[in-house]
Amino acid sequence: MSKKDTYHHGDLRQQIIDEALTWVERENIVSLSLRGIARRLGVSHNAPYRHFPDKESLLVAIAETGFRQLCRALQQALECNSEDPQKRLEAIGVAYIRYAVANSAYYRVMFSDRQLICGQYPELEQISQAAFTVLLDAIEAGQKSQVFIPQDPLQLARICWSMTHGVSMLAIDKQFSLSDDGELLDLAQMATATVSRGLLKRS
Amino acid sequence: MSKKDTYHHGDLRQQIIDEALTWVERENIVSLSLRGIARRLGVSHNAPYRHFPDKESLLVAIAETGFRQLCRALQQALECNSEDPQKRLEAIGVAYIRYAVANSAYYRVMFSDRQLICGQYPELEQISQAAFTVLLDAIEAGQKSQVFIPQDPLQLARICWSMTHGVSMLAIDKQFSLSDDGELLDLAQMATATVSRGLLKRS
DNA sequence: TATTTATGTTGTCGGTGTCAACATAGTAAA
DNA sequence: TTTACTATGTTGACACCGACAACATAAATA
Repeated sequence: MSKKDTYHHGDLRQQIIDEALTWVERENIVSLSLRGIARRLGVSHNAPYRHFPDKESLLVAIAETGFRQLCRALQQALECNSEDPQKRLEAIGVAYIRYAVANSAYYRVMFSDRQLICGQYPELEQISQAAFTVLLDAIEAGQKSQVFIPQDPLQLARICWSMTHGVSMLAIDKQFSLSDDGELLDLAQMATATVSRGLLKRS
Repeated sequence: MSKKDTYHHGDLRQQIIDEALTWVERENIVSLSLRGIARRLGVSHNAPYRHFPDKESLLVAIAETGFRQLCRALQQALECNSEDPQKRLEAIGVAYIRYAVANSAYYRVMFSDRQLICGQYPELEQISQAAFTVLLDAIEAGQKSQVFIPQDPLQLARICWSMTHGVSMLAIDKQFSLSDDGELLDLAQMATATVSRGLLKRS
């Protein structure tokens, strides 16, 4: 980053973000308050407003970073994987769920309230779209290889996304009574495999 | 709004619930306020506290009703359907998504913040469990008929649930850019069919 | 050095959840 | 019928919150 980060407090902007994330992890997104964050950081109740015009902007900033991280995680899952379209799709799905549960605070902010559609945050919309495109591309590639059924790839991508999002959200919200992380990984693999199998031609 | 010609309102509790639901539909769950509801109903800011000990209780009451409705919707989907386990599973899935999008305010409250796991609301936990059991039973029945793969039915049910929940939530949050309701129904059917196909034996 | 800009503080406002105290209406008991 | 009780609604208060304005100061820069 630039030297501007070390003004008075050091790196207050980043510390606010970090504190917000640990807050969301500890409590929930509803009880999150800028004043509470400021208090915990030992600054005045209005200091955060020098870095974020309002509370929503803080959440948007976090969501943006989250989608950027998610996007990279999905791309990385592709890089170190075979050429088999089915396996690639499953790798994306598992990577998605892994990211979500390993970064639950980020993920929760990313999908808290339909901020996206408000359309007020083009950057956020763009980066989240980019993440979706990784998935879409993988499906279209599989269709070109005659591996996946030739239905509307957009609909198929929505289906894959729904599955990974569903597993992620329910897992984060502890709606599954899973004994350990192994069982969750199992579930993630089974879920993505189930979908990818459903997309196979002549199955 | 509602006229209050008498000191006692008569039906305030239900009106509070209704107002909360329309609020969630119009705005979002975060901006929901008891005082705002009271204002809209023309009662004092503390009147709601005669019917709900706190804000959370109101949300829990709504969530309970929602799960009860969802549960019935799933059971009804089974009643008027064939004996084919695959078709039955798909009927449940579609019914689930239909309920969610047709009652988005309820559904949003039902899955806003992991209230469930708090374990403070046994009734809520029980009725939501009942809804899940409808799904689980359908899967176990299909396994008994040798139609579905003989894997852990609990995991399979979680997978189905994840798909329907994912489609529902993303649809409610308008994350799909769908042109009309028909396309959404299409998606719902494709999604549930994809999963059910993935659960078929020797596919 | 002087000026501008970036950052942090103090004070204030209206809104909110929630408690306590009080008021009134409906109901049951006498 | 009268009385007491209970359910329900109101008023007032408090602490907390988001947000704005005015001010203070440190850093960058000219």
